[in-house]
Amino acid sequence: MVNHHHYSSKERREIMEQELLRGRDVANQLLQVLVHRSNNKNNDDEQGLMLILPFAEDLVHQVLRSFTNTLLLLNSSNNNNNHNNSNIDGAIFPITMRDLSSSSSSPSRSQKHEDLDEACKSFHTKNRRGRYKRKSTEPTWERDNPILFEDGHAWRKYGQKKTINSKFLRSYYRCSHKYDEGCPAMKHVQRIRENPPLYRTTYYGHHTCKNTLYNNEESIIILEHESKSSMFLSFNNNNNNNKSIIPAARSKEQQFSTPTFRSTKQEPVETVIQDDHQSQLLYDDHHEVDFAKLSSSPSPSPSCIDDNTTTVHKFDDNSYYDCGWDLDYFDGLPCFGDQDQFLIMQEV
DNA sequence: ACTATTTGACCGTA
DNA sequence: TACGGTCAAATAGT
Repeated sequence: MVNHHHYSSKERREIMEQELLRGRDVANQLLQVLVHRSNNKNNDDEQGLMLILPFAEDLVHQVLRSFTNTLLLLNSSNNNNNHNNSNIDGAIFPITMRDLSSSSSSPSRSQKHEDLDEACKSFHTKNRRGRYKRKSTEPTWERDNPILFEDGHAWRKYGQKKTINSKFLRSYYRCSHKYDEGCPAMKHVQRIRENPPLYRTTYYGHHTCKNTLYNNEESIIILEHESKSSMFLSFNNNNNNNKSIIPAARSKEQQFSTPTFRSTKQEPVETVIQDDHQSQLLYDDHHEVDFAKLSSSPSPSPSCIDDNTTTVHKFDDNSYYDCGWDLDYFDGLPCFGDQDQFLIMQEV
């Protein structure tokens, strides 16, 4: 279904003209309000001011909206001119000034303004040409892991795609703090092997955001696994009386945008490392996560919880995998040696 | 009501 | 022009 709606240059011109007239109209009203205010200064009390201020504020907003809409339309017509060489679209139109009072006395004025806003909004959401920049094609780094797990950052999924050389979908994520903190980090995740499972995560750019998952007192974090047949639980070892089991595969942005876990390592490392070269040197010592297969392993038992070093995962084929590191993360990479926490996966 | 994810259209690049 | 990265409306989840 194609929802591309093109406005003709004539339509754009009309909308821009009406927007400018609305702006002039409203600015005039604001002027009246201010003049009235200054003429009656001595008689007005605080209450009078309180009545006028919200009204004046609303008028200013309307003026700004008219300017914004007009500028957007003007900008769009210039862009279109560059693309299709139309000799009409790019022109700056002289505005025919109508009588202000005729516009402001119209009974349908308010409805007309809503229509205008709607027209401008629709114009700019429907025509997306040139509205996004493509990321650089150079990945910052790439990691393969046999499980899906949280990497210590809050991510927001924004798309998924079938790729030509794989039967598995690739999922696209951006940092949850892209807009509130301007964090440029992105990643995509794609399963690259069926059994035993293997997932490739490709990272683009470094996090500049402050918010990470592992920096508060919350003791449990749930990590996800695609099969949904297992639990992936993590505990702080100083708080293991209070274990709870929560279903896997919960990866809501909001859940993890509130930090849930303390890490003593992550923040200092993050501030020290400035570029890819440095981080690569650091990771080369630590990032290999080698899941050793356990030939005959029972389900994870409470003793696993007490030894502070065990990560066990049971896959669909009833095989168990163990990873001996204490879990910590930096930019998606598990690191060794955090004594405050350990991790265990448990069958549902 | 609000936020996150899904989904298919849109669009840049090779 | 095909591929795949991104957008945003629709939908799901809380």
